Amino acid sequence: MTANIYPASSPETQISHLFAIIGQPVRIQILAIIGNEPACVCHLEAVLGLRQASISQHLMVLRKANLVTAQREGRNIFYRLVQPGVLAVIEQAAVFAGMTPGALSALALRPVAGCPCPQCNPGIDPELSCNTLSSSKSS
Amino acid sequence: MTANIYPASSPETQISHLFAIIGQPVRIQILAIIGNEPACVCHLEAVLGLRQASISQHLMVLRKANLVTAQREGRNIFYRLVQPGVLAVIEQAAVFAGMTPGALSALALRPVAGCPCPQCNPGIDPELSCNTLSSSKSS
DNA sequence: GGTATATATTCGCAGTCACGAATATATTAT
DNA sequence: ATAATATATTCGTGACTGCGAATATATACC
Repeated sequence: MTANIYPASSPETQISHLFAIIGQPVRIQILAIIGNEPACVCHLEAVLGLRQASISQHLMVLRKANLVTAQREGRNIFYRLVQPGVLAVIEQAAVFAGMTPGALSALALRPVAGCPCPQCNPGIDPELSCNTLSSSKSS
Repeated sequence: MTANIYPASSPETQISHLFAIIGQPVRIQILAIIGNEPACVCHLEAVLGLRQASISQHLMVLRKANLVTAQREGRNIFYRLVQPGVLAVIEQAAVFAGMTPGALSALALRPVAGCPCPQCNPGIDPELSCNTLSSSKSS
């Protein structure tokens, strides 16, 4: 068993469920980002510019579909791909849409300017955590 | 330009739009069927077991996305794929879902038992047209 | 011309979904 | 224990969507 989207369904239903789940720009971005390397929620928050709750909701959808998995590391919870093959599906769609094959990975490297997560700022003062930097960035 | 789903959008929006369009079992079936060979609406009606209006609605979505095109031949209107590459996207998803690569083409060859379209029944009496056979099949 | 056939379109509705807001939970630091 | 931090969950709402029903359009046949 490779993918566990929706077992015990017709093939077209299984496939369409996958498409319905990744048929949302934010979720494609999330998959591209954490496909590049595991990321915490605050990293996604900084990169995508969305509210934390919204991202958590999308992550919940991806979790229930067994596309991503969560793992706590210190204060943060890092998400990673369960099945990297999902990127091949997205990449195939990117090619179909006339994009260069590298356009997908470019999604993962966009506006990481003021990202506060400990992965982006390894030796940073722990006082300056995600929320601190996020609020100071918007001020 | 290969695919014209939604120009002038971010890459992830374009890709997600494609996924949203094919994120529906019926539409995947339609694409698989007419990807095999062009089919008229009544053929889809017989194979899918859906109402005519519903199929026309799905076809309208696929038409607006420039995935299928319509062409009249006699009484019937035959649909065919504009960009067969969309099947590669679906196939990639099928592989991801753990199906065999041939599972996609199997969608096109399912319950064609009582299909009334002139393509399925070449030398049939023109009196026995789509609606006639459809109603007689359900009686 | 009129009639039947094949398909398209419109309308109304129920279901789903994404988002914002608010709140809850879990972990860390003091 | 208390407070702060990082993330999750719930709730309400507006928007979208798929379907059935009804109707409209276009072509073919007489």
